[in-house]
Formats: sequence, structure tokens, C-alpha cells
Amino acid sequence: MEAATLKDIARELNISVSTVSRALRDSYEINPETKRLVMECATRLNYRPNPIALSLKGSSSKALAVVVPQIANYYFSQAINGIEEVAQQRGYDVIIFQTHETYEREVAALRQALARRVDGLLISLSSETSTVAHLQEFQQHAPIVQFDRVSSQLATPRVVADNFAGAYAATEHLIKTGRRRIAHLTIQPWLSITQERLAGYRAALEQNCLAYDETLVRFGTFGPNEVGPLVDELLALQPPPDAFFTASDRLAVGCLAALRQRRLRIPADVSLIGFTNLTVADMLAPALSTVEQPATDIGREAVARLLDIIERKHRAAPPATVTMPTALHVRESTSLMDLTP
Amino acid sequence: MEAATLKDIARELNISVSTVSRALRDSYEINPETKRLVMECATRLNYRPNPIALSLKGSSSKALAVVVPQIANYYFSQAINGIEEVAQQRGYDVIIFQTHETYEREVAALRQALARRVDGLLISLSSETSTVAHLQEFQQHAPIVQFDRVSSQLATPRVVADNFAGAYAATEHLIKTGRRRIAHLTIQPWLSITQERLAGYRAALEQNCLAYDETLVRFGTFGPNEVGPLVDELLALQPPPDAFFTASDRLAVGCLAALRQRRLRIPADVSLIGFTNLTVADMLAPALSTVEQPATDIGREAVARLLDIIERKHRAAPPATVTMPTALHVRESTSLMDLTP
DNA sequence: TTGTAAGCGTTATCAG
DNA sequence: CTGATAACGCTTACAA
Repeated sequence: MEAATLKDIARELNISVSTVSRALRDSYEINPETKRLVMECATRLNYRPNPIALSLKGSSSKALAVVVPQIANYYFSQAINGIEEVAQQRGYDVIIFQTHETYEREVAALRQALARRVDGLLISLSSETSTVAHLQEFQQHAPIVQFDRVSSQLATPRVVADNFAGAYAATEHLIKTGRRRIAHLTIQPWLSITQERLAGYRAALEQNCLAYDETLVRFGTFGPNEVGPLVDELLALQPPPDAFFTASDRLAVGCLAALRQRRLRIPADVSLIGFTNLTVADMLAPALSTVEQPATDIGREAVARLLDIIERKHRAAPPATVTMPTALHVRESTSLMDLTP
Repeated sequence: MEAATLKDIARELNISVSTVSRALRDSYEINPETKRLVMECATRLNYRPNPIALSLKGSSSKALAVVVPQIANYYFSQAINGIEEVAQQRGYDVIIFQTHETYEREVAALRQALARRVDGLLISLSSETSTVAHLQEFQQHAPIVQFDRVSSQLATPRVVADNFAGAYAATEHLIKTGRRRIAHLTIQPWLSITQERLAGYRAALEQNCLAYDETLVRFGTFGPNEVGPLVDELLALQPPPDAFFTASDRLAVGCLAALRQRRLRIPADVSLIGFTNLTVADMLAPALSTVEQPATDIGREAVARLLDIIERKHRAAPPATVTMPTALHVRESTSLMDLTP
């Protein structure tokens, strides 16, 4: 049973293809009786409009491109989850591209998305990306919404977690519980999210009359075995830190492990709060306090913005930034992870 | 700068569209000089064939559909990771669909994939799916490869983790370390993966002269707060279990938490091994012993099979099952998760 | 060796 | 109200 086309319906009813087309889109200029007949026949033949023909025709491809550094990452997979959910609901398919954190693959992904004539693009920048010419080029063809890792050089709507507030809340919580030397382990310094979190951390310190000490802040892409030495370095400071605030899942896990190996107790000796999202936090629960990133909501919100632009044909979308709230989950009181004999 | 078409090149060079088309695909019947000219012009105008027009023409859409229950799940996001990697490498785009574990959405996804004229389908069945008519229907249009959650009712290649061997190894390890009453917490009984794991568990027991006791085996979709009571139930048995073997991340985490709440120590009081994958294991490391599922490799392998079928036009692919090895990671010796004061 | 024309499924324009 | 016809970008007989 091949897919039915307008032509099949037309042949069946001995009318023209254009009439069928119009009847199906409920054009006002079609005889109600004809409409009924066409509708009935369409249902009977299980007719589905061919989206490829529609795209060729030029109107819209009903497909969205999503470009992320990595799918196998809780944050991004949750974001894609939200994106796919809303997109499907509104009749759009989602085509996925990974950049693996390289500029080169980001460019390739955009080229591919362009070739596919997607109606819009959702992107979280690779950590290598520092120029946006490739995105500006893309923008001449279809609207873009940035999420999570965004660039202010690019005039598009942006949907991000409230990194500043999250970092502020975490830092302030640490201060309120008596911490004075709070280390901050974070990712690449040129990323928007890094800067915002750092700003929140710094603001909280300063609002609470604590000096910002740059020796307590470390940037990088730390591999699994690089966090330990780093924590050592920090603990060797005089005075040593009494708390850690980390900017990613991996950093939080590495830090947990390093602290444990050094026989430091949480929160007796040091406190630890990680910037992550609820699913990860639940897996580690409840040893780790977290600033929850609403990844799924960010995905949902981002795609909703994009679809609004696409459907209302607001090609010139306001480059507004939507900030999704983060939530501080403090879980230092008990540790279900105490599983040793 | 709109995307260049064959027509643009033809106009530029004052030749016909068909000549350009042939030159670009290096047809033997074209003057080498013309070819050179066309090639040069194509490069200059940055010509990319329009995949949409190609699909309409009927040959191939260079797109693959991936249908999974949930993207926001480590297993599936890693599998998609591998799929996207290989697909992109071989020039195919990946369109993602989630079923959210419902049959209805699975059917909708297939319909959508069909409408998109994808060249092939990679699917991991929803837990609600018990009939395969919708897949057989799809098969008449494009080849399918199943992975992870597969149905033997459907004649397609299958790529799965070696669930039997993994479960066998886990169970045997528990026995060798002195356990005699090994509980098995697992998912929906009708899923292929459930059955294979159960079979491995059972075989290991029987090979080691232990009776299979069905009161120690529990099936279900346990919510976060349902695992606790279940563990209680099991522990109330006479004699109680001295080990747990769980079939998913969530079950493992729930079980960890429940055991802890009951002040049971791992592995002093009970042992615990979960069926999961390395990334999750690393996050929980090293409180949890695991049977690692090679999710990324399964994705890579599955898509490679599919592309081979597509490109060699082996529409009648042998419904062979590829079994990817699992690995037992024992990590009971130390617990970095002991973070309490 | 190159050009012409038909066709893929749909919509839009323009006649009837 | 309905029907031809052209167009979207490309491939492929068939003609020249």
C-alpha cells in the first residue's frame, strides 16, 4: 500500500488535483458536497500530505534543526527531550546535529541544516566557537534561537538558565552557613554560562563583604583524573577553602571523589554545591547540593520561541533573553551515599 | 545569498540544466572541459544539491529516523550519540522521535517517518508495544534495524547488548562472593531485554546449584518511591536476600537509597549490582557494581547495519541478531560515596 | 556531447 | 465553484 497522493484521490473521484487540494485545505470556494466527498476519500485512502513536496514547493519544511555539542550529556539530552516534545506537538520534526565541541563541525552542521531547508535552528554553541559569521549567514535563511551557551554577538532570542541567580544563591547559601573561603571550579572562561555564574558568585561574595580571591577560582576542561590534583592545589592554600562551588556534573563528581579520597567530610569539613540538573542530582542524591538547571523547560521554551517566530513570520525577532529560574537544592543534612561497612 | 541551484550554474555558463547535472555527477558522456567549467562554477557559487528535491525525485532522502522511548535517558542518549556520529560520517541526517513508552506515539512516529521518506529506521520498542503490524507496514517502504528492545516477531537485523551473558556474569559474581539469596528487580516482563536478563540470572543460579526462587524476582515500572517498599518486602522474606541485581539505572539508585535507609551496608550486609552503562556507573562510582551496556557501540553498530542494507539495497536483510558484549565492573571494595561526617 | 521534456507531490495563479 | 498550468530542484529517457 503505497502512500496516497492528491492525484489518487482526484482519479478516484474524477475531479482535478487542484480541487482536491483546495477541498482538503477547506478553501471557501469549494462546494460543501465536493469537500465531503474528498474528505471521505482522503480518510479512506489514508492520505497524508507529503512534507517533502511541501518543502520543495518552498513554503516550509516543517523541520527544525537542533545543534548541540553532545547528545550524551544529561543537560542536552533533557533539553532535546523538551524540544522534541513541543516540536512534535506542533507538527515539526527535529533533526539533530552534534558538534563534539568543535567549530568545524558546527559549521558543517549549519551547512547541512541549510541544505535541508529547516524552518529554524536551535543551537547551543560549541566551546570552540568564538566568531558568529556562520550563524549570521544562516540567519539570512531561517530564524535562530540560542539556548544555554549563547553569544551576545548574535542578535537572536536566547533562552538560558538564570546562571547569575543560581550562582548567587549557591554562594550566598554557603556564606550563610558559615563558609568564608569558597572555591569555584568552572569551565571555559569565554562561555556565556561561565561568565554569568562567575558574576553571580562574585556578587554574592561582595554583597556579603567577602573579598573576591581569584586564586580560589579555576577554569578549564578537567578530565576525570585532573580534578583531584586541582582540589589538592586548592586545599594547599593558606587558608584552605572551606567550600566548593562547581559548574558542571563532571566537576561535581570529580570534586566529590577527590574530597572523599582526602578524607574530608561533607559538610563537616567542606561544603559542596554543584551546578547541574535534577536528574543528575537525584542519581547522586542526596550527597550533593545542587543548583538545578531546568534543562527540559529551557528546551521547551526555546522551541516555543522559535516556532512563534516561524509561524508569525517575525523574521526580525527581538533578541530578547529569556531567563529560566534555577532552584537551589540543599541536601547536606543526610547522605544516603554512606554505604561503606 | 540564496542557495545556488543547478539552474543558476546553467544560466551562468549558458548551458542546460541537464548538462550541469550530468557534469556534477561526473557522467562519462560529458566533455571534460565542460565538466571543469561546471565544477569550478559550482564551487564558486557554493552549490549544494537540494536534498529535498532529491527525495521528491524518489531516489533517497539521506535521512534516517530514530525512534526511542525517551531521549532523556542515559542509555538512549548514548545510543543516539553513536548513531548520529556514524550517520553524519556517512552523509545521513538523523530525525529523532520519542514514543514516551506508548504504542500510540510509536505508530505516529512511524507514520511521520514514512511521510518524511526516510531511507531507514532504527527503533527501540516502547514498553507498550506488543504487536508489530505497524512495523511490518513500514518495512514495505524502508528497511528497519531494531536495537535494545527488540521483537522477534519482526524479521529485521537486531543489535542488542549481551543481556544473557551480562546477567549471568553478575549473578555468578554474586554467588562466587558467597551470596545465596539473590533478588532480581527488573522491568516489564514482556520486554526482550527483561527476558534475556532473567534467563541469564536463572542460568547462573542453576549452574551453581541454587534453586530459582520466583519470590525473589520482581517486575514492574517502579516509581522513585515504590522501590523502597519493594525492598522492604523482599527483606522481610525468610531468609532475606543477601544481594540485589537490578535491571536499570533507576532501580539501582532506588535500591541504593532503600538499602541505606534501612542501614544496610554494601557489601557487608548485601551486595548490589545494576544493569546500566559506564557513564551512569561513573557518576555513582564506585558504590555500585555494574554490568555495563555498550550503548554508544550498539548505536554505532545498528546504524552501520542499516546503512549497509540501504546502500547495498539488500532490502531482504538477514534478520540476524548482533550481540554486543557487556562488561562486569565490580566496585564494592571501596566507597567514595561515604561523605557523611 | 548536449539539449529538451517529463515527472516526483503540492500549491498558486489564472481562466473558465 | 472547478480545472488547467506553472513552478519548486533535480534526474533521466529520449532527441538532436
